Amino acid sequence: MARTQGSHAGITGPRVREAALRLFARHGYAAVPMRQIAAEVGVQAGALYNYTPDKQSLLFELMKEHLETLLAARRAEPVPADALAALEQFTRFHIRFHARRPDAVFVAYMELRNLEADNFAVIERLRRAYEDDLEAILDTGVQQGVFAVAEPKIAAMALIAMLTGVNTWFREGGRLSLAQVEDIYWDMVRRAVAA
Amino acid sequence: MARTQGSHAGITGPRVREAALRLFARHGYAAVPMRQIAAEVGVQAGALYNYTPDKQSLLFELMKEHLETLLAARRAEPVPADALAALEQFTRFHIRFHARRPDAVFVAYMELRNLEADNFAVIERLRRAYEDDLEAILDTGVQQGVFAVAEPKIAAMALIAMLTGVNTWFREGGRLSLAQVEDIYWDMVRRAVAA
DNA sequence: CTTTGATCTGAACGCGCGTTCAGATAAACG
DNA sequence: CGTTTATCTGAACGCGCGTTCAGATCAAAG
Repeated sequence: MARTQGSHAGITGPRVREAALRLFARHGYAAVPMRQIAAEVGVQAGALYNYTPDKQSLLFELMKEHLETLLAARRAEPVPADALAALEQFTRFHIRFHARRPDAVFVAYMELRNLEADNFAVIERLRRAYEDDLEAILDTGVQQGVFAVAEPKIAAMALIAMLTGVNTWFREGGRLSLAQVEDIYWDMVRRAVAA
Repeated sequence: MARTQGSHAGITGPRVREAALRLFARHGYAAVPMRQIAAEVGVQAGALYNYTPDKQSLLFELMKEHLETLLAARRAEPVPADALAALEQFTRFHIRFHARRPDAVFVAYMELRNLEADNFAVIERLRRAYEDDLEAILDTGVQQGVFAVAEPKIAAMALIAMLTGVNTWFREGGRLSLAQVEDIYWDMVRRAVAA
């Protein structure tokens, strides 16, 4: 039997989060026992509590980390002044970012109802900030006369729903490359809102 | 204390399904105990088993009923030969049908991973049949030259994702009427695929 | 080599889970 | 009115849950 105790591994923490994310995405938060996460990592259930105070915090941290990474990645890109260019950038960024993190996206959207009230408020605020980004682009485009959109807020949510829908069918290594998918969706997005 | 035993109520069955649907939508299948469903109905947990063989069947029947109702309602409407008219009809029908059944829609989309393999296959086939309906409309429109769509299958999924997204924000009695929402989305759908 | 401290095990805790069933109840029937 | 039958209660079943913790283990520090 391999050495399993006392080793200052230092990598158990990340492995716990990875296993939890994968299992939560696959089976749902409520359906995954802590013992299953532990088994995936190769430790006993008690050891998980060196890395999270409880199961709820584990879920919350995963969702928070995902959304903060999303916002940070978005802010790392320069925003073109031209609204059409900005919308194209948003579209391609959204598809690329989300297609590469299917588990995190799934968990962040499906497990909202398993968050305690305080945690939910934090996550909701982060998501809202991202939606507002797109809405601002649409507003600008309407002012510039390049977009014809009666309800920018609703259009923003409609476009995000469409773009996130990529994750329901896209698989890396399939018939279409990510670049091709970006082109197809950008074509639809542009025509849906262009003046 | 009110009479609680022996009464041939005859309405307990539907009430069980209604309570289960609402609770599954609110908290998720795995997070809802049979005892909570029973409490909502006003009976003890054991009584539920007069109406379902087990919890899994309860979920499966709810999802199956929802999708069969969806397909039946769709087939009850005449399909215009003109592809543009057919797409408009599909768009408005989809929004109307789904906006009126938020709990059933939520459960049918979110609890797929809690279905046993055989049940999942049945549900998946039903959903696929609905998607194929929209794809057929797009195919026809491309042949007629009224749509410019490179990938009808993908466009169909993109549009359905966008339309179902209405349920994430729409509330009856809000600022916009259902008819107005239909107009806004139909405008985007039309422009997204029109030649 | 000894000590320290982080890490993990293994057992235990109280609790709630889905499900079963014998017995109680009351509506329906002849 | 007596009997039948569908319905529901209340208790019980074995099991797995999230979480805790004393003690074992081993890398690193002195």
